[in-house]
Amino acid sequence: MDLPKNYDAPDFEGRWKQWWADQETYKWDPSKGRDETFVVDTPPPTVSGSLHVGHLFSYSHQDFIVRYQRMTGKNIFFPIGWDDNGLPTERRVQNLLGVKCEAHLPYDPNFKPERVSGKKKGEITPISRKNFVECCDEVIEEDEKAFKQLWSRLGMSYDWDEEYATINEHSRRTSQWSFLELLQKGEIYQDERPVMWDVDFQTAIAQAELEDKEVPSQYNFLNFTVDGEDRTLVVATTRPELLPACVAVLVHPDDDRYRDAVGKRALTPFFKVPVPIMTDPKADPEKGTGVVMVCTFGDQTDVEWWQTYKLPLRQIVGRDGHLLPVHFVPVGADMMEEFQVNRLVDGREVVFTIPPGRVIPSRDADAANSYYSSILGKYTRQAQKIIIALADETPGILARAAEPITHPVKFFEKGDRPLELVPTRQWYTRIMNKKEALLNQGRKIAWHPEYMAKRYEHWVEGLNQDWCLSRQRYFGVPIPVWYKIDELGEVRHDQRILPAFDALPVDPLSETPAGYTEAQRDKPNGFAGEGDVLDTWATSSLSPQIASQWVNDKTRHAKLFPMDMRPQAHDIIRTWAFYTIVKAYLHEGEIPWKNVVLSGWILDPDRKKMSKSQGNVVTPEPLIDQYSADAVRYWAGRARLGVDTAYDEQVFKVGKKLCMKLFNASKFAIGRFESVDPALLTVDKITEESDRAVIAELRPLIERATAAFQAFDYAQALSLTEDFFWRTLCDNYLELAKQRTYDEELTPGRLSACATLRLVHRVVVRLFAPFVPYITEEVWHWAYSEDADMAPSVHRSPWPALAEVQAVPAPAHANAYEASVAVIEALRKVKAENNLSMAAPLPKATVRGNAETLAALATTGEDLQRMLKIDVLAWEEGAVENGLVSVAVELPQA
RNA sequence: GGGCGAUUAGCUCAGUUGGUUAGAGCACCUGUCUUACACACAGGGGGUCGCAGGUUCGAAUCCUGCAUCGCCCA
Repeated sequence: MDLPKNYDAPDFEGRWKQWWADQETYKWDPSKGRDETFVVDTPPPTVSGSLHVGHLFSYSHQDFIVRYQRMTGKNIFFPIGWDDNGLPTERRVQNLLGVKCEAHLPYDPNFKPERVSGKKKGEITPISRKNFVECCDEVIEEDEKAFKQLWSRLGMSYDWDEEYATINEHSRRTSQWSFLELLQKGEIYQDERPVMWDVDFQTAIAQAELEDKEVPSQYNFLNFTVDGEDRTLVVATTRPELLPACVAVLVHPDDDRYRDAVGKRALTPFFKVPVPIMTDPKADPEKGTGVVMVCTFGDQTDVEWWQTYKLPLRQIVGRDGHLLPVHFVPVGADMMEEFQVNRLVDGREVVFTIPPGRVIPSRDADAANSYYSSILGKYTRQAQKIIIALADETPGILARAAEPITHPVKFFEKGDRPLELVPTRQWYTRIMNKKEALLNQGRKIAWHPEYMAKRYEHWVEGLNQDWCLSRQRYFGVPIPVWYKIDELGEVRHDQRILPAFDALPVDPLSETPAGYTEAQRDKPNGFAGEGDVLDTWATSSLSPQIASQWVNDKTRHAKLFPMDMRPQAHDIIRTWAFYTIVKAYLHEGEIPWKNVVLSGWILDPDRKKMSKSQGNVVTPEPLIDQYSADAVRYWAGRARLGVDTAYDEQVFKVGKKLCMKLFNASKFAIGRFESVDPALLTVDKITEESDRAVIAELRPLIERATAAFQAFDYAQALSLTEDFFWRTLCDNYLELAKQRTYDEELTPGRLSACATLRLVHRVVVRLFAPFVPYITEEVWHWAYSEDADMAPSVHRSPWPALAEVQAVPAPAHANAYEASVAVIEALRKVKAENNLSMAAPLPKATVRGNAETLAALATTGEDLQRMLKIDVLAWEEGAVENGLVSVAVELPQA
């Protein structure tokens, strides 16, 4: 066989990628039983996100484990999906196509989206929801192609027949099915209450999507007059713009400073609204002045107080983050009626209808209305500045100068403005009553590394609200519900119309519920479709059920669920891992998988997380071009699970060198034995002690690499294999056995060396196969793909087992290898120190060592002599100071 | 403020249940074209294992405290 002359990664990659596809090397066999199958729940990457080296890193990790499992004989279920559902796609479409969704617009069948060029950026075309969804569909199709291309280049051994996407029909059906089933079980409910609200995206969000940011702010010290008395309480607040929404003032029950004011009323500054002065143990005497104002709503504690004390609702922050119109009336006036009022907004007079909920009693209604006019319609942040400025110039409002502080403020993880609490009607999944059960589920799962289980536990323990499921967005899985409309035209959210399970997926905004006609939509006695979509995690959390075809094929689902392994990054334990555990528990009382495998992050060289906004991302394709897919995978393989790794391009070079070395060493090793009939190269021919000695070194390697992989510690397996390959095999054994392979006759010594080379090399190639699939497949086909006990593909050949080397006797002296290497090193050192070529002949060398060492060396002496070009090799028994041997050498005449 | 993790050679990282003189690769220096590979080979220099205590015959490893960095949660 003519072996390739040069290492040509693109050539190998192209050929073997195609061959694997043709041979269906990675196909799952549904006929095999659960016990012989290894099932993987893969992370669907966000296709509209930016690709960077971190993806190559963590996705490689899954593939190492999967390829190992496949070689142990497991039938592999390894699907791949794309997370195209949700906000990231919406944002990408908006930026890419210069469009935005406005739900009220009619569908335009002739609308053709176009990429915005540089100059046109900033021009935004409003389009209908249906048009917008079509734009999303178009964009994700392209993105998914790019991802698919990248994963297959990287050598991911996915079964592409099992590809899924979180927005496709099957996923929508699965997600809606889950929703309906949990609704029936009573685990999902709807409620109207204050929810964390992003004013830019104008949607509710869940606890898992929160991010605390330290933000500079200031305490403003405001004077609240005690009603009817000549004294004040000073309230320290960071949100003075919420003054009009103040509904109470609280102090700690043990705070003597304010004891005599409790039970009375305070008047808010500017607005002169009487509010009760009450006690609550959560009012911290150490914080600010110890007097806290309760507003609807400044934070989660306000919500609790508002509920506990049944305080009135004065919602002044609107869904878009602007202050809503309110109307102050004199205390005692009728507050249950609607008011028509004129207000100046940006210098223009506007007529507002104020609903009863935003009518507020005041001791000086005219002044209150006038003050409020100055902040009406402003963003909260602007309103805050205006109120502070007003307070500065109005005597009596401020008790003292403001105090700058920094404090944590809650943001949506993708948002730019602080969250507000806005009472809205939302759907929830009950999780607060299941903390114990969820902790217990977590304990049934093996976490790798183990300490990551703590992160899950802490998250579950810290849950403080049910899972808000509904999102006021467009590109998502619709919530499959309609509502009846009564004869007065009021939508009755308590009277739901649900689709049949078989009818899923449905879109309540374009499909008509059974028993109704489309003409009855949004009409009295008709129906209304739910316009919200589900949180993307509500769908992503079903990735096992989506892949297993839970809703369509119970037998198949039973064969795949619970799964064996969930690979993911550690930052999404609180979201993806958590929600997946929740769903599996709610539906089947099961854990979703037995093992969670957590990859670390790639950090930039300054140890910062790579992110697009930091501008420090490294794009993957050029790296594969430059170093090869195998080299990139090698880089990933060096990092242990859970450990964040600084990006270091040197490691790619090392990977490339390793592949090149494997190429060259394989060419050499195979070249030494390929002229001999493989039928002759059987284990019983391995008669030389040097050969038996190297095989004795191979045994612990097989054991340890296998044990490491069983424990998901691929990095350890790689490091052990690499070390054996480079040092033991290439640097020493190949050199030691080389000369014997050049014997002209097929001597027993040559036969023994050839059989050993074949045996050891065939093991090493397989040990490397999970990491560097291309070069190992190439090399495999030079020599082993037709072996009766192996498969055509290295990736379906059996993982090396001790049984393969069992028949080779151990060397007569256990330390034969160690002693031989000691001699090699000593003599190499002599040659190096004398600036001699390693090929330079030595007239005489005398090796000194103890009797045991010399006995071992006697068995390999001939190989040593030939390798090191020693004319006369003599032995001398005696003590050695350092190490096993010392050598005395006669140097050649110059 | 609480929790989790990290801190080992100039850089990136290993270091199995505590056990000879703490390792590798890269980088650096010196050699060597050796019938696989100069993207190679050989040799060399380089570390008070973050700091301070403690347990032990023995600590990078176990315990306590502190410092710095990162993440998660208040």
